Amino acid sequence: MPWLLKTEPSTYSIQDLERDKKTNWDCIRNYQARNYLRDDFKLDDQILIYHSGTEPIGIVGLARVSKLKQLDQEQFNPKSDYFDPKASLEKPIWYAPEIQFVRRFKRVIELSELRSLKALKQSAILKKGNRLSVIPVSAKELESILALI
DNA sequence: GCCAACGTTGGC
DNA sequence: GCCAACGTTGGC
Repeated sequence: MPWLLKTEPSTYSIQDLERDKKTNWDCIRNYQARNYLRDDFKLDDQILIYHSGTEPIGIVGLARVSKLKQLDQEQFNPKSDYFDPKASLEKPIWYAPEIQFVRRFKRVIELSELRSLKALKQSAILKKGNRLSVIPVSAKELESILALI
């Protein structure tokens, strides 16, 4: 299943991913998002990278899932903002699958443009108040988005 | 900076 | 288990 991952570019951007080639998508601290990352991410799933809290807001590139069920190491680091005292190596809580850079779009597909797509009318991506940073995307939705570039 | 829409926490 | 208070996300 394709996915959309939100990120604030000041924290980690598509440019960072292009430089790193691959990264563990860590520091996600929401149980629903965690369940997607842990249980539903499959190898080679396509990933839309979305920049939030910036200008322009929108989809900036593509990645793919390259390693499943990686542990989020920040949960074990007492000095980290993302440390979780309830987590242990035996009973980890947070997961960070590895994703690999595929390509950066020549232009940002802006939020306003996404809103104009009929295929996205019902999409979780555009749902009001949707603060989830890991969002499932249907094949049809992905297709309609990729058709824009 | 504002504020709506959440998710989480903690007292009961 | 309920729910008010609080914190965070994210568009504007």
